[in-house]
Amino acid sequence: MPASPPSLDSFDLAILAILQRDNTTPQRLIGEAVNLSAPAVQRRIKRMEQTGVIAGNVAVVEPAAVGHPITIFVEVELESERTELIDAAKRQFSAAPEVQQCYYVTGEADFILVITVADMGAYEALTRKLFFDSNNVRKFRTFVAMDRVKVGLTVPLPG
Amino acid sequence: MPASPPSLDSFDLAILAILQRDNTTPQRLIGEAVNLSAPAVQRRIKRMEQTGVIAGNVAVVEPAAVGHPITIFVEVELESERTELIDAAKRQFSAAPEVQQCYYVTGEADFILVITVADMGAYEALTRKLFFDSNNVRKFRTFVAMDRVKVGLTVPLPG
DNA sequence: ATCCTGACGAAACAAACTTGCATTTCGGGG
DNA sequence: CCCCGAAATGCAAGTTTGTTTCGTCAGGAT
Repeated sequence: MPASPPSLDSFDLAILAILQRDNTTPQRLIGEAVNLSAPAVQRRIKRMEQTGVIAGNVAVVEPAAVGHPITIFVEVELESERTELIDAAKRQFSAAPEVQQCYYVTGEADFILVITVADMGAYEALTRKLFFDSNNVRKFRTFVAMDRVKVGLTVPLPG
Repeated sequence: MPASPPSLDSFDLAILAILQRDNTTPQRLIGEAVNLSAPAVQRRIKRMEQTGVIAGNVAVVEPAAVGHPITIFVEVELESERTELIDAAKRQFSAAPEVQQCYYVTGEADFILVITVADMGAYEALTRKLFFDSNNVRKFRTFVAMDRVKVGLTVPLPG
């Protein structure tokens, strides 16, 4: 929850650029990089966490290493776009652990999902659960990733 | 680079489940949660980092807070699928900072991109640079995200 | 039976984070 | 032009966390 309207100066942006790449970087080193003392860096980080600029601190797990070597994109088109049904779809998609990302979009589809599964059998089972069992999915298109060329949540920073 | 064939036991998976949610959790607390001492936890984490099971440790930045409130999906279809040209496209897409994610996929498209931009003008400029200036893009379809329903890189863990 | 390997926990140690406080910086009146 | 208050800073002390060391134990191979 953003606590207030955050306005970031060049120090904040420089700190974010580092944390976005490696959030285990010691505050001392960050301080040296941006010309600030370690406590100053620490206060800024805390503030950005509280205001929601930093949404989380996570370890990125390699899917293949934990038995989910397959990444799949799905474009989902609904029958009805009634708000009520849209919300139901959002909840259902979000609830599935295999659904890594879910976006509600404009264009020739209503949702785009990013899914990680162990094998095509698991994907097939998931489609049955998410799409066929729902009466509101008109159709969906599947794209299987052959190469995860670039993966991350990195945002380009001004400055 | 994975150093060896990693095989993860239930301790490793339990640790990953925690780090994937919050990698600032003290090793002491992780130890209590999984019934291991702090040094044991620390050794396992280091091993998983070295073997590539943990691909990175990052702060997740809220795009809207840093001037990139718009997320866009693009399906890209190439003219030619010669390996050489595919690789060139991979490199070009990856090089763009606005391209947060890039996947080479099967199906009715060749690439799927996830892009974050400040406004539609920036997106329009980016399409010109990435697609129109390249002679190898047959067409592309754009989906603008109205709601980032679920965003992350979390992978479901067995156990 | 013995050795070797790998992993563990407890304790010592080093490093990082956090807090308190005096000082500085920066704007906006007076 | 100066003064004042809010906000941010650096330093130093205190606390927590991360890291290494070391002795022990279990399992497998010799």
